[in-house]
Amino acid sequence: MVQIPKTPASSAPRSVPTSADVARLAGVSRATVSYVLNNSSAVRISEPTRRRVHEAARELGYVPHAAARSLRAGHSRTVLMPAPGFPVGPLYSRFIGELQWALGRLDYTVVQYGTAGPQGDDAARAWAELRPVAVLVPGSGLGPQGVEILKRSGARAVVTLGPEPVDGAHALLMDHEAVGHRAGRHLYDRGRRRIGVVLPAEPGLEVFSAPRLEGVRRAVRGTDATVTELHLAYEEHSAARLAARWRSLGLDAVFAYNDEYAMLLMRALQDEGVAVPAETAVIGADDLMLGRLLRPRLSTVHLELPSGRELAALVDRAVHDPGARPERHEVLGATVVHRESS
Amino acid sequence: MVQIPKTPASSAPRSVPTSADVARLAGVSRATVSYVLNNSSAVRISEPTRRRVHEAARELGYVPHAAARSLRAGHSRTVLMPAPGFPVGPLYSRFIGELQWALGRLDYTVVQYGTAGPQGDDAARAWAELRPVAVLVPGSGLGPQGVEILKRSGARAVVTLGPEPVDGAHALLMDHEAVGHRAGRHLYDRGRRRIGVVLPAEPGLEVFSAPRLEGVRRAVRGTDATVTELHLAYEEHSAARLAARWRSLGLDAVFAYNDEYAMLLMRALQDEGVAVPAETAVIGADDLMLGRLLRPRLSTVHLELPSGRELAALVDRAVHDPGARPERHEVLGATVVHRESS
DNA sequence: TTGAAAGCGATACCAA
DNA sequence: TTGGTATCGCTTTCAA
Repeated sequence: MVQIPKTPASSAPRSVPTSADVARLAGVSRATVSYVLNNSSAVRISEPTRRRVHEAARELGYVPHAAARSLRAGHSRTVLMPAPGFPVGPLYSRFIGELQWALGRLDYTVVQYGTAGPQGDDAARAWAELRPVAVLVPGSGLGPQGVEILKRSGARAVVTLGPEPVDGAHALLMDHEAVGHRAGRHLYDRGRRRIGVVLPAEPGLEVFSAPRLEGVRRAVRGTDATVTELHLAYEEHSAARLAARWRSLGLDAVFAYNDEYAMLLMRALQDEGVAVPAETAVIGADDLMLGRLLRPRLSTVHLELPSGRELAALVDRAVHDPGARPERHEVLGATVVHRESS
Repeated sequence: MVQIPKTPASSAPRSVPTSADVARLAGVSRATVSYVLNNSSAVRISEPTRRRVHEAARELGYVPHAAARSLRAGHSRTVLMPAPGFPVGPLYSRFIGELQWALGRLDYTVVQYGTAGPQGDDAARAWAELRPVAVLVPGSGLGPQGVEILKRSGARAVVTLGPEPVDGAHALLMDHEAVGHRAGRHLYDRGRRRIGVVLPAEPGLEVFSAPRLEGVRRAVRGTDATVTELHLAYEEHSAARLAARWRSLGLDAVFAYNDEYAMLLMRALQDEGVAVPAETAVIGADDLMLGRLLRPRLSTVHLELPSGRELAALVDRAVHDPGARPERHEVLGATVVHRESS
């Protein structure tokens, strides 16, 4: 074995230092290095030795190898979640941020796994390769099979955040059907009977839009009100086209999927001379700042996501007691905020 | 060693299957399992054996252990990037998505590391523990020290995306100073002389807002125009307060940081009876859909982020040739889109 | 065509 | 107080 000389200048591509290198430089064994660097309380190491080890580690720029460590330990504290595959709003961003912070406090490392390529069970297998201690899956896309794969690979907790519970996994149920229901109910109560529901043309949003539509349907079931699906892309001319044939649709209200689509559509309607809310009532969802700034002020369905702290606590509980019966929580608070557009 | 009996029902908490288990069940050696499952072309395995191995792997629900694999291999194909610590706009979301997809095509695994706790060099050390083959760092917050730590730990490429290059790392320079400069220039050219610049009160945005402000300053340096800093939180009443004292500020133009703050402020100004653009010109940045829908239509600075494909290619190049001189690319295309508000 | 065994880096048990 | 060493799961060289 060649001893690589320590170069004073830092341009030589040295090989990655290991704990053995630290041990060599400090003149102690690898065991001692491990004890010192991990502050092992089981063993008492003399102060001079500690110093020498720390010194050597610093000098070499030693950083422990997570893979080796968790291989040896037989477990990691990695919480994996697939990265969202579509632009997320401020609500969700904040939620993720909070969650990461809260899990960080509990000494977990959160890792968002790049969403590309594998789908369904293959995705679950890819995640399982990392042997995360817990997996958080937003949206649907994970089936009972996937849950089984993850658990078999050592995941002590699998939590889904989505419209439906999945066998074997804890579920934070985000009932988007209820969002639609609230919106539909509100419009119906305001005397509207011919209700349009916007379905975004952008892919990946069906998970949310389909249940929202269904919620509106349920809200007016058994009444004389009708529900009409409206496909709308998030583009000005798509909205203009829809607005152009608006009067032929004979609608007196529209649930616009969310505030952004609502703004897009409302603008197009106004440009077309359709009076809001007189001729057509408009309601969005998400309660973005945006809506408050529009004229008329946009009515919306305010959504309350679970706090990151709560979810972090759930994860921690589940990790400690993997055998427990899967928890099921209804977490999407949906309340109508009535402003001027409806 | 206790042989765990195969249970027909799947509720028993079996231990995680390893390649040795697969080998045992298939009646072959672990080497053979590895050959088969990795489609090793160096060795030819008989068809019946292959089948038996695949069968056994499927039956046990075997998933390889990434840590063990990369430990043995001495490298991984993980590209790490810290997860953004603040709500990101659609621009950045799309960029990340593209990037993940493009790197996925090149067989890298993208992992967003949860931003909590460690800062500065400690963060770099935490990332280094995962031994990523490449690290992508948006924003500032990584210094030359951090780069050195990462490289010493085997990262073959470190790429920063931010306002300033960092020694030793490739840099995708996002020149926010230029954004401010374009905006300032535009306002000046439109005859405005008393220019306000919005600085968001929200933390974490200084990285962008400071250089944008500086850009405006530079644009009017040596002229008779003045620049006034305006602190604004992303809340209605903050905007209302600012609007209430607007006339006392004597400004005839404002660069509102971005389109969202611009919308917020413009609405407040209009509510206060300040005519836009007659009395005060307003320009935002980011060219969101939003701005097109406002009345007057919002002038903005359109930003062009690098395509994910380009960045993926840069990463791949850098990984293949770690010794190469750090590349430096100006990637933030900034062009004024003049609409009606200025 | 298949198997035995070394070794990646870190940890923790048992001795000394 | 410190060191030697087996071990985690996997890949790969060398032999058989």
